[in-house]
Amino acid sequence: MSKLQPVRGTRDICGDDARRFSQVVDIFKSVAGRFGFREIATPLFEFSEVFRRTLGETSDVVSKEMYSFIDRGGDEITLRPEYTAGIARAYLSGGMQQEGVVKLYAYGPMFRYERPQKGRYRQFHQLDVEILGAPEPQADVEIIALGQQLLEEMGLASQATLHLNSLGDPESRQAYRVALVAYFDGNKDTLSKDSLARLSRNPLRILDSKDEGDQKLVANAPVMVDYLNETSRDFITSVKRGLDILGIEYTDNPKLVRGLDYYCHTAFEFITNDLGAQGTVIGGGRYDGLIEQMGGPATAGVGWAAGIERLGMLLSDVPEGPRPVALIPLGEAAEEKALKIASQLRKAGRTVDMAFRGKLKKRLSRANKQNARYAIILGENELAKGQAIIRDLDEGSQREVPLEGLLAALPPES
RNA sequence: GCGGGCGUAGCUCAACUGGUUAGAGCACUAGAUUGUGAUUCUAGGGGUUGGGGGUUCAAGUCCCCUCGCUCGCCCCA
Repeated sequence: MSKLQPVRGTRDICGDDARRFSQVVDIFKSVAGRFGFREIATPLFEFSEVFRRTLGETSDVVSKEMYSFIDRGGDEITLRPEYTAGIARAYLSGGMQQEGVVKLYAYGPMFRYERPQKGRYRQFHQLDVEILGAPEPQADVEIIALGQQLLEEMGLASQATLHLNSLGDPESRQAYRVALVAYFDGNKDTLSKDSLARLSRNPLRILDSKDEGDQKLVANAPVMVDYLNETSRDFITSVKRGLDILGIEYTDNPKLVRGLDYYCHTAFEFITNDLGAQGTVIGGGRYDGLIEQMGGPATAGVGWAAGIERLGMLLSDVPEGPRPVALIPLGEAAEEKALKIASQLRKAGRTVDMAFRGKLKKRLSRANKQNARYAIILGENELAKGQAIIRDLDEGSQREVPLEGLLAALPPES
């Protein structure tokens, strides 16, 4: 293969892919807007510290997946591997604490150095929503409802299931962690080697291990619910009540553990079976400790991220845009006249395609490829009479109309 | 980082146990039609069989290395 190929894990988004992509983004912007979220666009890169501090040194993202480099000024920079840290940073840099509760949405590319596979790329794209400054469980409910609404409007609600868990507040989580480590420590010899590594790094992860032996151990392991203190229990109960009121169905999944350190209380994922090994289509939760960890004041936060590619792959066929009108001038005088006509039609809202060169035959052929419904043929003979031909490419019929009445004579866009 | 599968024309794929000049469909270009597309017919262009090395009288086919793609593990969206 030549070197003229995209870097591994990146790809060009064109044609059908592009339509799917913008379909996802368009619906997202519409839904987020109706929930009262404002758009924010944060930089594609941040000081590496921003991600290291918030995601945790031991997380996979930080330890092996970051695209980092030293810039010319000697600063260590990282291409963003996720949204939340950057948005939290923007919240602090922009003094948004002053504004009380802040609801933000964003979408754009993310970068992680991983082995690509179905639904996973090194440059991929996410939708993201965050509510900052709201410790209330109602915020969790709203954020989940937004995800549900998004899936419904994309026609994917039936393909995804909402999985819900509580990680508890820091106190509960810590207590559970201790109990869990003690339990698995006592069964070290039966643990898989992957899980052995997880034991010291992120013991909660053992819960969703795919190893059969691990799963047998997990079946008898201590359960998070038993370690939730009253505050934590009340919190998740309120969230569930909200979901019930909205009629949003969920599955309790005590094994649902998010990979990043900063999550607490609510953790949730919308999961599908239609994407191979990458089932998570929307994933998020609450991260009350993050902003403080970053050096700001204690600030609550809850949000989710969704994979645009993954959502796009689930979409059924996305229709093409409006069928253009092909404008076909023949001869120099007609070229100039056509230039004006094209402009007028476009100002009137019509989709117009005009080739830059070619004989009639060539141009009609192009019109056909562009999926044009009508062609306007402006030849020397017609021009002399002040007329043009409107040809219906589906029917194969055509008629002459006066140039003045062209727009009116053109059937509406289909 | 680890494991499986696969690399033949722009795309989708053929080529019997190794055997002559690597084929087809789609796409592209031109002509049949000097001002009529899509349909039809005819002709044409396009390949160092991913790259390198080896075995053999002979390699797209067998062996080794390498690059790439793909699916999975880890982890995540």
